[in-house]
Amino acid sequence: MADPRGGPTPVPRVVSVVPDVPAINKEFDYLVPDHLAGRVRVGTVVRVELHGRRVGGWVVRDGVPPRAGINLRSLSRVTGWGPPSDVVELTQWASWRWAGRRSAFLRTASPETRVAALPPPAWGAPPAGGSRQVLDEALAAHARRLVLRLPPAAALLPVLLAAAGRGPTLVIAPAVAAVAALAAGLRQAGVPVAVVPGDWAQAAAGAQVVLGTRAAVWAPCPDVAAVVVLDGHDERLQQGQAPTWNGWVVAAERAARAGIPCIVVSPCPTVELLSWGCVTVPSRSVERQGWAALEVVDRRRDDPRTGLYSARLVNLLRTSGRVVCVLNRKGRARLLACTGCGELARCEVCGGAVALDPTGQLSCTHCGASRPAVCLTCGSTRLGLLRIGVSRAREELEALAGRPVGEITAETSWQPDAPVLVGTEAVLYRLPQADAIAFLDFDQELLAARFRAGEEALALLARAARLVGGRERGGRVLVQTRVPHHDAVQAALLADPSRLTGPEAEVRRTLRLPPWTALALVSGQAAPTFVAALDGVEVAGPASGRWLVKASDHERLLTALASVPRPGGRLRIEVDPLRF
DNA sequence: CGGACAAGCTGA
DNA sequence: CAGCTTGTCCGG
Repeated sequence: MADPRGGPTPVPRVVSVVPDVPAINKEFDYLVPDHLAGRVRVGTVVRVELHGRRVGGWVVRDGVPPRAGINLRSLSRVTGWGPPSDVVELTQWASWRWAGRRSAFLRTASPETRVAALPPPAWGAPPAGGSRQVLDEALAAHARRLVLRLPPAAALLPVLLAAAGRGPTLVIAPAVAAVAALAAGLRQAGVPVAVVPGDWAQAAAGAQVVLGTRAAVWAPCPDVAAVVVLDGHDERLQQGQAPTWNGWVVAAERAARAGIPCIVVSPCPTVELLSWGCVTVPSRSVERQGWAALEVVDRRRDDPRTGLYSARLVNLLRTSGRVVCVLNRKGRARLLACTGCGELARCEVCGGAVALDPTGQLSCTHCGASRPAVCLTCGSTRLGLLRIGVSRAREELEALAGRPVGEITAETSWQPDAPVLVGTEAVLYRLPQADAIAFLDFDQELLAARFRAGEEALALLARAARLVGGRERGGRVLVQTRVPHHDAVQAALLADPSRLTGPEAEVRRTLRLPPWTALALVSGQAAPTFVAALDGVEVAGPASGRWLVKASDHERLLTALASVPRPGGRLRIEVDPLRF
């Protein structure tokens, strides 16, 4: 169309928009009307008309050449600020890396409520200190991928202050409690902090430190100079639902794209972390001081019938202040046997083991069938508790300790005010500190049928060591086990995590497990069709409705997953599963 | 996701 | 063959 006044034809401004509709993983082009022109950029949250209805969405590309033959609609309105353009690009990479929908990542990267305007930026670095020099040297020696192995009781604030001294810093931690504590510490040191998601607008405007849980890795952070991940080994950095993205992996990619350092701090770096970055280790004495004294109770000589309580445990219960006992089994008893005929209590319907529920009935953990506590073979009502749970342990511990014992599991919301507590590993995440921690049956962790069992066990010991404080605070961690020489136990005992990761890396190599290979779990109604079409990867399964896809590296795995068109129906792809 | 539309089924 | 259900396709 020629301009009637004879001037050059104005080129219409066109943007690509990803709609915020879970089932659509596609970009659509829209015209930018003149009255919105100044408020639209890559990342902006907009509303658009799609197929007759208005939906939200994100501008992901600007200056798109208009394609002939398509009658474009205009953007309906601008909702507000969205992720900056570098993060928008990162979401595209992430949708490939975790075989997920772009909108899932864009939503995580956006403010929870509409942000119409930004406040003034909040800059202000802390005064240069001793830690700063240590960090600078480590970064100079190890380039941009740094794994900082700091023991559990080590203070993390100095690391953040050192990083913030070099420029605006993005920090992620696994849990809300740690985020709140660090934010308070930084503010006390005079460092302006934006805690996301609440302070998203401040983060977008600019702040010396942008801080939050794993989703904060998607937060805006203008002029970011470093990304810091705290407790990089923690499984909570990985999202549970698909796409199963992992905070430290995103942090590493974001930093690499920005050409800035990524610093991952952990008392017990995983073999994945070690294969990614260069590890910096404190002196032997500093690391030893930062782990708690570990008491390993070797139960190999003990009669299996003496139960969960060694003499040293009883002593700990009676002499220490606040004692926390960890037993990763909920309920009263998970396995029972008839004291008369010795038969195991099993389910009438499916034959599986039955557990004792709070009402005194036996209920099946597989099919849910319930029946009275009577032996099916001889009719006796006297059933022995072979594998007790937290509820029963609480009663027995109370008798042994001679003082009140409280119970905490993932379900209990309140916190009992008893000197001794027993619970599943949820207790370790619920309490701020303790004087002593006892793992009643640590073999359950050490020998779990999961490929990360050893690392998970060491992470629990690290968590416990942090709760009781380092050696100087006199906190104690007691571990009851029949595998006292297990690498995870030895690593915590000697305050040397490489005792575990060294052999662990070799085992993983032999078994062709990550980080030497890349895995994905595929499940859902459409999974059979999908996995049948995969090419260039190994497919195993199905095992309980799930297929395991294995490739020599992520590049090959994700290329294969991306090259098969998604069939209709439900499909869940879990890249880098934590367990399978 | 949700509307449009085509194909398939039913009853008169 | 109208009227309805079910399934597949596609959106700028």
